[in-house]
Amino acid sequence: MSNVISSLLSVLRRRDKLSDEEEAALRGLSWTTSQFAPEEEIIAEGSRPSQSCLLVDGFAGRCLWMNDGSRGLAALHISGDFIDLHGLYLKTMDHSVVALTECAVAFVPHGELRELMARFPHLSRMLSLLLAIDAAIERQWIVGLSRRQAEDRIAHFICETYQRLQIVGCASHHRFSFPLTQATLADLVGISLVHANRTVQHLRSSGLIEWNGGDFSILKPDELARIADFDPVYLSLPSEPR
Amino acid sequence: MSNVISSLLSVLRRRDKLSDEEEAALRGLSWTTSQFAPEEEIIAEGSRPSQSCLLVDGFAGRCLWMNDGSRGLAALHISGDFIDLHGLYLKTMDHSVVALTECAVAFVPHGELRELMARFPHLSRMLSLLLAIDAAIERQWIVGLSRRQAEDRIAHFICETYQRLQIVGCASHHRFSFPLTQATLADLVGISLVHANRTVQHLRSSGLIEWNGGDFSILKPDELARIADFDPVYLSLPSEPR
DNA sequence: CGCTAGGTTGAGGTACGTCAAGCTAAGTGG
DNA sequence: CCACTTAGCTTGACGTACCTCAACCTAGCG
Repeated sequence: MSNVISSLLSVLRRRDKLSDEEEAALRGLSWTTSQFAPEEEIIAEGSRPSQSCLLVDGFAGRCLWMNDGSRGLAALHISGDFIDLHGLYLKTMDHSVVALTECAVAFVPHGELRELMARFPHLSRMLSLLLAIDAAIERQWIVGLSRRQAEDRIAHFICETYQRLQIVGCASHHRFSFPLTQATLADLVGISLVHANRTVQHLRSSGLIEWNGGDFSILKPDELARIADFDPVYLSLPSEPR
Repeated sequence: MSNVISSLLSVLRRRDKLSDEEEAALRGLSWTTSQFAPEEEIIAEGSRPSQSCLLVDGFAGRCLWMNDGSRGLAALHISGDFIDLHGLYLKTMDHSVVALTECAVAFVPHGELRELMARFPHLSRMLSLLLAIDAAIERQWIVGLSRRQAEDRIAHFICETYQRLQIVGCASHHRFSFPLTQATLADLVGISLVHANRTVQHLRSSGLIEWNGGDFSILKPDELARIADFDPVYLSLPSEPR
């Protein structure tokens, strides 16, 4: 059970020091884990969760259903993401969280989390920082959707995802496992499947990326970041007192 | 000075009870206010604010600049919005906040806010709730941008803005003051000025809205909400223990 | 051997964007 | 009081990035 929160610790420690006490307190929570299959709902829209959950392994998405039956993905979550800190505050879920691949998820009761945050103000701020970073990523997506076109948007998405995966040790040397379908990618960046396919092909034929059977490689990181206009400040990567 | 935080109190009390102690503690912070002219920067991208700020009056936007020089607005803020709670956690601003109209803004030092939150865990959760609501709004914008077309998106934006204004007493009977230009609206909903103009005209000629010289009226609220597919759960309107 | 999930390709339509012009009302200076 | 300017709004013409529909292809699998 001790390794369950190791990627969460990486996420936090990337942004600030954590005391031994704080680490122990986090570890001391009564985590319970479970597995989810692709397309399975981890948290349902309209539900009132009594637990928060942490994504331990896999990829998940925040999902809003439109009245025409199509789904919109508003965020991608990876190992180490405290997916449902939101439910702790919002009470009633305005959206659902779905597993996009096989997922391992760890749950912790809201009550324990509230106590922890009252006892450790700094830890409380660190968890709020996670909310703030999520919001910063969402802002990037908003301007990307309104001002960037498909190729730049996908390029930006790749740069962002690589950076995040790197923090939790799931990516290095511009390579990472990315077992999502093109249809899911299309949903994430807000374009049609057909157009996503053509755009990915163009990125491939330009020699910028490789993506075969779940293995993703960024071949020209600098050029990809350039066309994406990618500047990682919004990910709050420096470690400093928070 | 006592009325400075009155709309913040409305925003919070709409979501949960606040004790007299909590209210007194909020009032007791050393707020300092200042005015900003339209287009003026309230918080600059790249800066490291030592104060958080609260929008007391006017409209402001979260602004990200693209490398082609155009600006993207990722959020609209109104009276009662704790605009820069983000800066408290993020340290370095990844975006700027600009006044879209004449704005009155109240500032409070980060240090005081941190102390307040350590002393009042419930208040701390309420402020995090504000962050979570902002994030929920951003998610709606993301799916709106990727799946709704211009008219529905503007309709959704209007429904949302009306609801938020109502909470702080700046709207009632489907009418509110909305002194923004069509160009700003276009930036907010992510379309061109020309298309925004045509879409607004269509909403007008359909008899759904009226918008003259800064006065906005929703003439057919139900129909507007229907084409917008608007469901306000994401605004966390119920008052309940948080 | 057929079935299925995922990927690829083509053809045609449309909701947008861009460019460019003109219009109106409010303000400014003489 | 009149010219002039300016910000905001409006309109038309035209281009394009994207969507939809509809195949077809491939690899893995029972």
